[in-house]
Amino acid sequence: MAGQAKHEELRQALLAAMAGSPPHTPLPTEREISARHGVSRNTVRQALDALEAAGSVYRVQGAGTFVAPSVVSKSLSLTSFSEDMRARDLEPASRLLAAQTVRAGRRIAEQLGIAPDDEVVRVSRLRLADGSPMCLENVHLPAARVPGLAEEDLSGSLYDLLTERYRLDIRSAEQIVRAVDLDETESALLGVPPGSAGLRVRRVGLDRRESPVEATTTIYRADRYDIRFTVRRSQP
Amino acid sequence: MAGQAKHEELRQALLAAMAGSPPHTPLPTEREISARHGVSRNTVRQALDALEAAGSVYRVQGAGTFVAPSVVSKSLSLTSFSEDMRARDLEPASRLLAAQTVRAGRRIAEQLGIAPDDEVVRVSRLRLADGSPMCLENVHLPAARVPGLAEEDLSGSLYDLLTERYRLDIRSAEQIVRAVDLDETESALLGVPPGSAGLRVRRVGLDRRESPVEATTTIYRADRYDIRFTVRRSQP
DNA sequence: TAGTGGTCTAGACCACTAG
DNA sequence: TAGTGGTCTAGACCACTAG
Repeated sequence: MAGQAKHEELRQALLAAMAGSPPHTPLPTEREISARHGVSRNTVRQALDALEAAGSVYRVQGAGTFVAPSVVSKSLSLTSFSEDMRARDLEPASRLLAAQTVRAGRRIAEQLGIAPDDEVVRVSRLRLADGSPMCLENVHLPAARVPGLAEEDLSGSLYDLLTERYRLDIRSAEQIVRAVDLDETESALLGVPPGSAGLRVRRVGLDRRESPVEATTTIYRADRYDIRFTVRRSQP
Repeated sequence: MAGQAKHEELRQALLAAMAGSPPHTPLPTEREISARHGVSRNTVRQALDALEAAGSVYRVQGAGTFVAPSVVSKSLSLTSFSEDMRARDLEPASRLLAAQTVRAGRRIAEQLGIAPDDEVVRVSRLRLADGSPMCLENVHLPAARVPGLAEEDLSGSLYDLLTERYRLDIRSAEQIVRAVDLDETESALLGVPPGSAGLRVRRVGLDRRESPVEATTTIYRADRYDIRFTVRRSQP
């Protein structure tokens, strides 16, 4: 099991040990951690790599490894709406607007790597956070991969249903974020004045072979939602 | 030098070898690459880690490593406006609107970790792509770190100036993306109808010690700009 | 100049895939 | 069941920091 790997156990132990330390506090050296935990230095570095990627520590060659001042955010990861809302301390809920089998059309077909005349199941939902509207979500799935989906209970987590019932495991996603002017229908559903700005996220979900299995467009209320992430300079 | 490391050379060699291969083409096994290039398997894995992070390959345990179908995008990295535009095949340019030393104020002070009464240099620029407006950019820097900046030539790359003249190296940044309704001034400068939506990016630039050195707000035209990136599922 | 993280080696066994 | 990527070891030298 992945959670049992030594580097993963060590990562959790280091994170727990860091709790409460002020920013820029030095961690023990890699060689010290290695000796103290009875693992090789490579394993220590694996654990530190994960902590660095998560924004918990930073490393300076020749100087040491330090507790990062977590001002804002961590790196982005693929989350469901429910996970995302809970991370923001909001209670997620859902109102099903439509679930039907339709022709894919050009754009969706291209995103999913199927033919425009192939069928897709389209699930439209209004997503709520603490009881009031947060976003409009339109999911498209190849009908051939999800037989009978439109007849399922779609008020809960769609991702869980896809994983458990249809063995579709979405491992990563390509996202395109844009600002849009909401149309009348969208404004009304989201409970904001017509013509307000909205944040639109187009997502193509990929399985572990990087093949597209899901195409989703989500439009968020601009006044309630933002996207936070850390970027690093890559070497040129 | 970093560019001379074996894993970096190998990364480039593998990328070159992959060029033109259709998606899902298997790469040689790690052991084969190791033998063929005369490096250890760990070094091979370092090179493949980088290719995986960049979205060039994907790995399936027990099965192999494969050329990724690069449908849309790579992972986000910290880029200057000029780099960003060139990556989109657009020619960047700049019009200086203002450069002055002002009181930080509460929000900027908090972002930069200074006192609200401390001074900051504020540089406002309209950024153009292929000759027409793309975004409005407002950069704030602690005045103590950049003496004389307001008097410099600010029509070119501010990042280059900060690096070369002031030894401020911005290694990473925390960003918050939101959709906003443009006000009249913003619409006029960007050349779009009043009330249009805009994409606002608030960025705090950090040095290699994760200390904030720059606070920037950029407002992009919604019709010309989007943000693309790949997210992966993290283990729970 | 002592001590740090960065790179690298040559092994070994484990978890998983796919015929 | 053969072969793959994932994890792990016990070393070694290099690049860099900071007193």
